[in-house]
Amino acid sequence: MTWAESALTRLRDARGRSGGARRLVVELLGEQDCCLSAHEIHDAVRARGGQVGIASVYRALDGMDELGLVQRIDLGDGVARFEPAHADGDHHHHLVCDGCGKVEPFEDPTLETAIERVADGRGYVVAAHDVVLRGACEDCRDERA
Amino acid sequence: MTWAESALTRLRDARGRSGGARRLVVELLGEQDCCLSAHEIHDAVRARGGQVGIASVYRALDGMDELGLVQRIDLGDGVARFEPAHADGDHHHHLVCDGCGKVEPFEDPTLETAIERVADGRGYVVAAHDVVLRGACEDCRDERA
DNA sequence: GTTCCTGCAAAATTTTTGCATCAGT
DNA sequence: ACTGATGCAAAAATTTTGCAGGAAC
Repeated sequence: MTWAESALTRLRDARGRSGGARRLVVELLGEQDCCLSAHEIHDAVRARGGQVGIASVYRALDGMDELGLVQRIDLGDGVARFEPAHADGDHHHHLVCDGCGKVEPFEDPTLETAIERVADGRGYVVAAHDVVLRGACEDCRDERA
Repeated sequence: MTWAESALTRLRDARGRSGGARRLVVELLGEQDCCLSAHEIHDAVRARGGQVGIASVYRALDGMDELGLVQRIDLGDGVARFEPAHADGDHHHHLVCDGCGKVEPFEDPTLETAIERVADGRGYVVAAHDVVLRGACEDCRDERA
């Protein structure tokens, strides 16, 4: 079962009927492997012919966020981004280049372990975590003064 | 030398003259040990009698962000927060409770080491990094269904 | 005295809400 | 048919910009 299928099922269970806009948003998001802003999702859905309102995009994202189906990510530019949250614990974090704006995903088991230890030590049950590194990528750091 | 003094000096060196609004913002921020939103800073400065415009708060924060004097933090609610960045590498990250909204700072050397290794491995020069853990704190997790 | 900062107000952006209508069950 | 989802438009919230006036140098 793909993420999109499972997400639609869980949304349906939790919220009853499911219209076309929600399905289009979920399907588009399921094809992504890195984060998209609400605006980008709206544009992408409309580009493939869906007559979807921006409000429905936000409503779909809201519902999925509440159910933990998407991860909300803030890269530091004031725009919320979203990406599918995979139930098997497979998730990544982000490196953002201040020079060229490039966003790269990365995974690191050591980081995950460290985060778990911190949460345990504090008595927290962590539902989501988000790590963003900002700096200059390999290409851009040489161009600095 | 306090953070506020050093920040004012560096702002003055980089940007020339320094007016009253900037100083009030810097001084207020220097007294905090965790993050504040622009709105909270504005309110706090006005509460002590400063007739400061919200635009000046943003302008002061912008200038400090460019010089790396403050760390911009996004806790996932769409509001940018800021806190003093200490030059000696002493910085913390944040645990946010979804139940009561409490924000707790934490430090973890293992986490820092893991982040450095990721950045090195990718050829990045990381200027800033931000880790946010969201979940239920010790008090709130028992109240869940 | 010049130049840049400042405060107010208006604009731009991002996100949320209201409402009539449409579609899923 | 009933009920909630949807699209549009308007509102709300956050951040940025323009401008006249004032403060720092």
